[in-house]
Amino acid sequence: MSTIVDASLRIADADGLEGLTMRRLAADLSVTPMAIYHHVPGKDQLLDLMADESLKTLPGVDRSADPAVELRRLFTAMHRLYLAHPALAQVMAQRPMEGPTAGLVGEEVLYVLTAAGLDDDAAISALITLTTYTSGASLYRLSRRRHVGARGEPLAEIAAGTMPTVHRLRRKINAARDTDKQFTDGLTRLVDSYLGGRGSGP
Amino acid sequence: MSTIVDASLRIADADGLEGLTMRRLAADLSVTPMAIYHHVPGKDQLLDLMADESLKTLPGVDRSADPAVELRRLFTAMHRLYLAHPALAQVMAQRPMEGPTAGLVGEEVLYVLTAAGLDDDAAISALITLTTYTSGASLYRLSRRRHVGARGEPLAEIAAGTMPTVHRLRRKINAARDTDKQFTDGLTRLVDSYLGGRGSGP
DNA sequence: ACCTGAACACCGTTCAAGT
DNA sequence: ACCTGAACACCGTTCAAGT
Repeated sequence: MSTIVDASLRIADADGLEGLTMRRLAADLSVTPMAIYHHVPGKDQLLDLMADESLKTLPGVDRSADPAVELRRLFTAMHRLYLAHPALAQVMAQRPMEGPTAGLVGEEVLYVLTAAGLDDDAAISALITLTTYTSGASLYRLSRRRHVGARGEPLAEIAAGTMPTVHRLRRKINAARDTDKQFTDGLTRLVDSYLGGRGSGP
Repeated sequence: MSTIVDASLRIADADGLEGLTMRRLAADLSVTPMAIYHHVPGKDQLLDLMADESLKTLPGVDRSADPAVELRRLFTAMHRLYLAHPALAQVMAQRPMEGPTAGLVGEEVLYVLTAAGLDDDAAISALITLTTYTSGASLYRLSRRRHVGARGEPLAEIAAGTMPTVHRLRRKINAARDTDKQFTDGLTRLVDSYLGGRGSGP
């Protein structure tokens, strides 16, 4: 059954989520499409299993190290994981990640946050905000990569009269869009905000 | 042609993005599936047109008002727009929004940020961070709504031993997940961070 | 310029049957 | 317990033909 999940991840990495069909998966496993349904209830559950499996590659946190550093490390790793496996990010955008591994990651984050002095409500809020920011930023970068040049250069034909600032900054905007620096900037601001400025140094 | 876009939005609101097929759209317009292809190049371009059309309902910003208030107002409106039209959020997660209306929204935000004293790079960074946070938070709430109870209560069966904090806070986590308060908290932190604490009062 | 009919190359999944 | 064959009810899109 983890043979099925592994093959699915291989296909999704190679040909994207739209390349992953039950029929293609069956062919790769030299089996009839229907054989898969005896191991997995359906395609949706297969996607859940794939997502949870991917999360296992995330690093654990060092509970004795600086909380701000550890949080930035973990969510940067999550961001990189999404960028490396676009299908995972797409699945997570559609379906909530509620598998066991997602739970373990949440446990790590909540531990760090409460150990840093946040009360329960603040820790939960920080966990959700950091998670949603990371997924939003990842999807943003991925969507731009996927459709690069697909619709011409739309911002090039903008009316300078109606959007002068966008027109003036066009080049800079496009340069900033798909950079680690952009992601790190937002992440750092959120981490600093929740940890109250403490812990950004050693 | 905007008849086609309007009908598409109606279908997507009623039956979700997966209910919007070229054949269903054609049937609603009392026309053959192929007739649509004489007005729109394909389904992907139709989705782009739908997304841009939806953005037109966003409010403009008051350029003489408090920047922090105006930014919170605009991104809260964007969040509500996504929640009201889940298909729009799904489209935006898959394809970058580069239509004319998206450009106008960006223009508004960049104006407010630069008028508040941010330099070009900081304004661009803030625009992207606020946009990606809003979309990530919206998708998170929507994905949980869509699959509520679809896979049982996964967090209920967690091992208290391996994730004690998640286990202890289970109820609070689930309660916080789909609330405006959660979104507003992260948004306020980002806005305050970029505007340097100024402007949160009158 | 605008629409139609028929077809192509796909999907996920059900159902009955085989070993 | 595990797999197969054939079919159902769909997709988006191409192509040639009609008005």
